[in-house]
Amino acid sequence: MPSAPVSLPPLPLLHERVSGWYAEAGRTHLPWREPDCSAWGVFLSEVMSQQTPLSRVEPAWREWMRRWPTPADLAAAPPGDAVRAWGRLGYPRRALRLHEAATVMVQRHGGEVPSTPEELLALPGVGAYTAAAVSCFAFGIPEVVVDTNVRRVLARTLEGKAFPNPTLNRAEMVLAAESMPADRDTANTWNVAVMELGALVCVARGPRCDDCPVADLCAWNVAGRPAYDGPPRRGQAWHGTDRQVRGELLRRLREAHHAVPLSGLEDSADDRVQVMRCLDSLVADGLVEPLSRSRYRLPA
DNA sequence: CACTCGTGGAG
DNA sequence: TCTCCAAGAGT
Repeated sequence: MPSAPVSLPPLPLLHERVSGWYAEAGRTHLPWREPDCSAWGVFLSEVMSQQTPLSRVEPAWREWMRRWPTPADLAAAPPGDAVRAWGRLGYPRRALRLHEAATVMVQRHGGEVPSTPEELLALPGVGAYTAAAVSCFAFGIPEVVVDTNVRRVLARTLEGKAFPNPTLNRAEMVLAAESMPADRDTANTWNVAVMELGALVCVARGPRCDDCPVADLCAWNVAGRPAYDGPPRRGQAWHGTDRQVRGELLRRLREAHHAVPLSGLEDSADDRVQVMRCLDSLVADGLVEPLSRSRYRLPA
């Protein structure tokens, strides 16, 4: 059970303040927030935004929507085109899963994005967050949408903690569900508004409590913003990791628009054994296609 | 549950 | 410079 403060902020007031703030300060101009944006556009934005800042997502999203305006358009393209168009958004397996998801939409959903969380969860690359977000933002279904921003805002306002624990647990989902407005439309607005508050004001480093609409209601702020004291949050190693080498290999294959000989890849890192291991893992993931034992390309 | 999987901007 | 971390998912 989360250690809730002695008195929780009155939820209706919290809802009103956060939603009011969103109407004033939210990035309502983002293309996937336009009322006429298709469900496919919303779906695409959610997958692209997994672990990638929106500022980098928007240009790629516009290009993808211009090129593949429907699931069928993407499904008809070679998966390698999706991987190349993914560019430097990071975690390129997301591009592959997006292509697979588009294929499933064509094969089993009449070329449409499914609307229920259950159907969405069955799609590759879609987890609890994305399923809830697409249901809510594209179809107006008031699911419990919990991402890193929501987790942080709730940890602070309701639990009085600087950060949530490293892993999302059941108690947190219950807390998020209980903090939602009962009314459908109000709940949908709350979902996007609280997420936006976490993205713009209640940020991880250097939260701008002076600009926060609920600073006077926030358990963490009222308590004097005590430092995080939970279990250590693991950092992300980078230099010398397989991720770095995989990234370098894929960068070369993206930029070459034809098959690349092994000689053009093997110096992607100092350790040749590591390079070959990473190349094999990219092939196993379906991100790279071996034409022979010595020529590689993005999958056709 | 703990770990892996890219990339780049901010402080 | 270096650390942190971002609309997470899959194993």
